Amino acid sequence: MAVTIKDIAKVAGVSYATVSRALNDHPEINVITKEKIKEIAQQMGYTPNAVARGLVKKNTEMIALLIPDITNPFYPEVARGVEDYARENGYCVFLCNTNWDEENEQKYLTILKERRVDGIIIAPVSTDTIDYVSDSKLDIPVVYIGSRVDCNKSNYVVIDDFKAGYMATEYLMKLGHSNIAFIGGHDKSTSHIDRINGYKQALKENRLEADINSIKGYSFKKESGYGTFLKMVKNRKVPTAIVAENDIIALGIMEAAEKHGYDVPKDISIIGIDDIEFGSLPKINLTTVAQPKFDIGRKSADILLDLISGSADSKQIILEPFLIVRGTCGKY
Amino acid sequence: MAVTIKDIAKVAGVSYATVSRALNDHPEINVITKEKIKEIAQQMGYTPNAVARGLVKKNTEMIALLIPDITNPFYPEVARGVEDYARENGYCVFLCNTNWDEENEQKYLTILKERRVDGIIIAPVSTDTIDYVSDSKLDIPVVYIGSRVDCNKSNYVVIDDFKAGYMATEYLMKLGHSNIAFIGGHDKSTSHIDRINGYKQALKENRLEADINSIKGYSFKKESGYGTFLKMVKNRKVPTAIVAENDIIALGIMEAAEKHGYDVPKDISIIGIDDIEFGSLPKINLTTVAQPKFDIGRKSADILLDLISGSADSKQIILEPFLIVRGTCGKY
DNA sequence: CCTTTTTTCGTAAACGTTTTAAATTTTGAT
DNA sequence: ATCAAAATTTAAAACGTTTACGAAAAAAGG
Repeated sequence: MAVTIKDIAKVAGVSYATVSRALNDHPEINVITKEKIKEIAQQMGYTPNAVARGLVKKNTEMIALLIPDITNPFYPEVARGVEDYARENGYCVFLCNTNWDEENEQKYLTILKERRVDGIIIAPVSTDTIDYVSDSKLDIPVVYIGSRVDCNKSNYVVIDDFKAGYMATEYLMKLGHSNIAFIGGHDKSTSHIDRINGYKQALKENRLEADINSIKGYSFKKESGYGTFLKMVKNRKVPTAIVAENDIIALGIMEAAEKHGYDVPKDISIIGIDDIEFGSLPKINLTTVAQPKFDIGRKSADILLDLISGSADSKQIILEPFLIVRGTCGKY
Repeated sequence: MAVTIKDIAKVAGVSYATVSRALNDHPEINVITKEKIKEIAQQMGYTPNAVARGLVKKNTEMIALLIPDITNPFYPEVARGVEDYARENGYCVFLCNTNWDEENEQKYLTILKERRVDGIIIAPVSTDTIDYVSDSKLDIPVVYIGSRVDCNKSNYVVIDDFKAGYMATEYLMKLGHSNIAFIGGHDKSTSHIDRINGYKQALKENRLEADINSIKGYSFKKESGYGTFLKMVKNRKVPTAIVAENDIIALGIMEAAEKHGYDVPKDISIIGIDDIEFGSLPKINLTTVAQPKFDIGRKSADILLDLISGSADSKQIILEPFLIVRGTCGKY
């Protein structure tokens, strides 16, 4: 029963086309009839139908944000950045959680294609879906976040993960540490690899030896850091400092360390990467290398919209990480 | 250039209608031609156009989640709950942040109406938008979360906030406290009022006096709890226990207390409400009355979809809060 | 083999817009 | 008053589906 353009046309005594032009401020229309029509539309309580418009204009002004899990403290800020920029530009954004499952990831992609979203921002969990996208069975602009995707003409916005790993390690060395371990999570993502390489490089420049403890499988749970540290004490190979691949792992390490009588930062220094919100709580006070999460979201939406409007070719953005010194690292 | 039903029809040598029926497993079709058509569609790489379908079927299978800020640690789990249920039932969900602004809230509502979403889940910040909705200028099924909306025929899912306030206070009294204050946030929401009333009632039943310190304006920042506690020490009216309206405020109180030499829980007990994720960190270890956030999201989506399918009238769901005992409350 | 019922399929309209091309009106100058 | 040019409007097609209705074909019953 919603009032339509047809209805307005009847009341105003003009054709559909005129009404459409009036409501869209089309230049080819007499300003006085335009006002009259707008008035009538207002009175009749007209609400334009975006679905119909989408059908003829072949764009929906919808984008999607495809992430592993909004519950992971890294993503809400990213999402906020994306949504802010999208809304400012008239776009709505679908929130899509893949639950770290590549099958879900691909399922969602075909759903989004059916729905004719104009573009997608993906924090990919699987390289398979990257292939799927770049093989362009999907035919929708995509920008990746969180991990570099260096295949042909891909778009992404990431931080310089190498630098992040480097900075964390460098900071620890400046504090006097020479026995520095790295505890990581995933073993496939570029961010994982880059951070490790940054760590290695920093050590190498000071002729120190690397000690990398990666966790099998992919997990963002604290337990990962916790368990790995436990192994270290079992093997009597506890370093004086640890760079954790991310803050959640750092938290796990801290818990394990303190439970086993190690004082942080007196006995052991721990630095994370990411800067998730609860690291800033005074009781946690985690020293970390921060990612500009909000900016990552916002910038990725920016690029995506450019891509959609065709006003830009592929773009790779690498943002700068920055050190946040708090209380979990001490001098050696 | 996407392949359409028309194209398939041509190749298969049948009418549009037949193709449509085949692809939708319509009963009125020969199973063998159905298979043939599906085969062809597959081969041609057909992707149904949900926009066109939405136009004729007058539903979009899209819903929206309208919340103040996904960055607030309360909402990600809720969002996850609604998205999970929605996806399982073929719906996609728009993430809409209002940034605690009622103007944004209403703007978003008209946008969502234009887009013809089938339903909306709202965590309302303003009673004005509730009026706006119930005056049904909007003509879309709505379910509220977080605060009761007791106007005619509204749908909501909340926790029993009265009980939450009551339980928190009761627990403190059981520990021997008799000087118990309440520090709250918002002064308008039903959840705020109910929690206070629960607190009062519990005290009343034990003939104790209430001490309510509400924070002017609305804020979910820690600073609120922090500042209010500071006033207490200034006025030399520090109680032995405090129930905080929510966990974030509780955190602020804890910080202030410890900064001023009060040991938690030895000198002062603090209990929150909500159970946000970082309360569970060992270093924080906040005792709290929990809300089933995921269930709130999931259940609200459930109700909304029922509403959309017309298979149910209005529903008010009140979920049970539950006590999580950790380390911030001690015996007196 | 004819009639009736049941299956299956095709025609055409509908959903609510935008847009192209053509028709009409207005304007401005002579 | 006349005519060309500019401004405004209209008619109709298009976007890609679904669906009501009727027609044809197949199956069933006698």
